[in-house]
Amino acid sequence: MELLDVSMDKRRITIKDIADSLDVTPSTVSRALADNPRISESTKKLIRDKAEELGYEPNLIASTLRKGKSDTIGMIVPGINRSFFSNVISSVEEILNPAGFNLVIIQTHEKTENERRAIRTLLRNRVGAIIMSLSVQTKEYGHLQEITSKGIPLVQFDRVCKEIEGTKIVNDNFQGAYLSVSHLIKSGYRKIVHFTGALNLNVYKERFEGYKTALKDAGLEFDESLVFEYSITRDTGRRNINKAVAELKADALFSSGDFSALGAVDTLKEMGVKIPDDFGVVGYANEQFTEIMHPSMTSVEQNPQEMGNRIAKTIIKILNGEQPDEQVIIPVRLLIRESSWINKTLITY
Amino acid sequence: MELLDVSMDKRRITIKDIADSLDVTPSTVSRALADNPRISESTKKLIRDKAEELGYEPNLIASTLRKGKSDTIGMIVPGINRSFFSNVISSVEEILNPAGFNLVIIQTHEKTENERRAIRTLLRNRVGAIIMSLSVQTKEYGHLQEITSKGIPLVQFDRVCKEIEGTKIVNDNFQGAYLSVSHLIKSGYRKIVHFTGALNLNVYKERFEGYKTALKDAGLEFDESLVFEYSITRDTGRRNINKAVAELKADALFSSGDFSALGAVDTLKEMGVKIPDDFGVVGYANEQFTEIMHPSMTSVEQNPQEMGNRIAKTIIKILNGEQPDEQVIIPVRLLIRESSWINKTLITY
DNA sequence: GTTTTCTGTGCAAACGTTTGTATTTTTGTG
DNA sequence: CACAAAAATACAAACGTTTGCACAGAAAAC
Repeated sequence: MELLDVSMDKRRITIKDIADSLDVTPSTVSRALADNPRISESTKKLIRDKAEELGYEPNLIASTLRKGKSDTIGMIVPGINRSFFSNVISSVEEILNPAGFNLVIIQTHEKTENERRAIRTLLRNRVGAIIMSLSVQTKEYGHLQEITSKGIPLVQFDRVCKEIEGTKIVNDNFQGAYLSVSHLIKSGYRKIVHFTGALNLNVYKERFEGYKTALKDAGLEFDESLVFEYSITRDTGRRNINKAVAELKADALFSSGDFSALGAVDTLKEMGVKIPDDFGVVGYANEQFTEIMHPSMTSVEQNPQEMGNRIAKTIIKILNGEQPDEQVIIPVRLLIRESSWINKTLITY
Repeated sequence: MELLDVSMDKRRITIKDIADSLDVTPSTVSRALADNPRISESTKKLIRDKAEELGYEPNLIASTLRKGKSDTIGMIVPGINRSFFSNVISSVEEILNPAGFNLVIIQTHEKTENERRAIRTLLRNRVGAIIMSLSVQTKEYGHLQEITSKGIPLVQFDRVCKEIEGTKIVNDNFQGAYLSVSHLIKSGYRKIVHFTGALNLNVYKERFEGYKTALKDAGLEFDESLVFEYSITRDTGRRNINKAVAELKADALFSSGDFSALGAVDTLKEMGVKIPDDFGVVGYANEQFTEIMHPSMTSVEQNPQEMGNRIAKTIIKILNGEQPDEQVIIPVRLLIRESSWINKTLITY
């Protein structure tokens, strides 16, 4: 707003400016600011004070270029608007930030093309490591190969691909599904349909296996026609539950995602089907709304907090040159709510 | 897994490698890859092919250092786990990515200290611009001043501070509140309490003004004791609604946030108060759960999509050297649902 | 056939750090 | 006081690009 204030010289202060004003060399300043023992305490103080006075901000770009390594970690996720991912991210940050790293987040919106773009961006910016969870669409892994072949540490989580080496941190999807389906069976439901996402993804595949095994262990027949692949959105949930009830005479649903379970509940209510009396529902991921909706929905909670912890610790380990675990499996919990049990108190297995 | 594969040389391909292998100079390669007209088409093709063949990835760090400007845009938000923010982010990305920029996101978790850290990180990494929404805790704006005084373009959105120059893109909070409260009054409610966040934030302040004006315009008395500041979480909502109903004999709530409105609904249900018959509730932000809960909750939808659009376009404008608007106000919509109206069909004002 | 104008490349410096090595200054020892 | 050892600092190259300027050769103009 000041008329005089027009385009003052915006040149940023550099190490050289500090050096000149104190009549030392840039290398001394660099070492002083890095607290290098070769510099005397007295000059260190002098330099630090001057840096403060001039409003010096280190140029991390130059530093990264020279050192060849950056303390920025890239994190690629399908989307940040799902409680699981956003909680994992927060948890990773909580550890990585205090440790001096900083995290940049990129979303793929489930598209392989965006995933490629994201990886390219991070590689070109020479991030120190990449944390990622695959998009649904991804079925070919050349772009992941690029990461490791360029020597950048890669930590995969949740939706991982076994073909690529490096640490994989996953939930116990099999167990989550097994617990869910066993619980439905114990509650008296007998014809349980399964909504699932694209089975090329490990998470859905493993949950599907858990579903099958639970049926088998309970002496129930597995029926292929009860499985609905690509049924993971609220909308597909709405549509598919119709067929499940009307044609297949199902009496329960185990969905690999809360959203399609929600869609199913929408339709079931419209149809006048009583939950949980006539029909049991179990979702997956413990989205916020599962506890809020009516009836509240039984769901599998994946412990994103713990997953984030393990991811961050693995990153730090790798960057310290230590050997990380090849695989980490995080246990899950089944949160039993109204949608699958007459007794309305919350039980945890 | 190959035993022979031990630590092969991971040195990355540079422009110089391409130059050497084609017997030209690095400058020619640089220009060719940048599609500079001074280079002949034939050598361009040669160079592009060789780059592809060698698996060259440009080093954006070096490029940024030399050019002094980066095409990375930093975005600082209170948290990514709120539908409003995560939707704004997605919308910003949708425009910025195709335009060749890439977005890095940092959360503050509502802490001024983290906000400072975030700004420092972005400045040190010499981002091309910063997009930000203030944390609740922030009451002093020196760190924002740093951004503009270093000549980095700053675009504030939603929670903004007028004292700092630069574009501010905000919702029409006054209007959102005014519509909400007027609607409650028209529906027959008379004693309307107001839950709000810290009034130092523009968003809460403006909504509070809207609340007051709506009361006044309807000929209702404004009563200070009906306003609950710092009542923005589910928990505070649960606690404060008790007093509102029991002591103050209120018959409706206009909350500046959906979460505290949700908490209020929790308690009202427990108390046996019928919604909307005995008590009307309007929230703010149109969180996902508002439509899913029972009764569904009337809420103000802030059009994060449009806000993201405007943010991204402003950024592009600034980076192109054009003069952006000083302020943009995005209209809001009141989504009337079950919690404030007997008629269950969705009406939009 | 000489001069002028393009076209296409090369040269070298610069961006702001970091770091191995060299040099100066200080300290300690006999 | 001379000299070695240690401490503190200086020098200069390097990281991988980009870019103003110089320059060679070819085409165009006279």
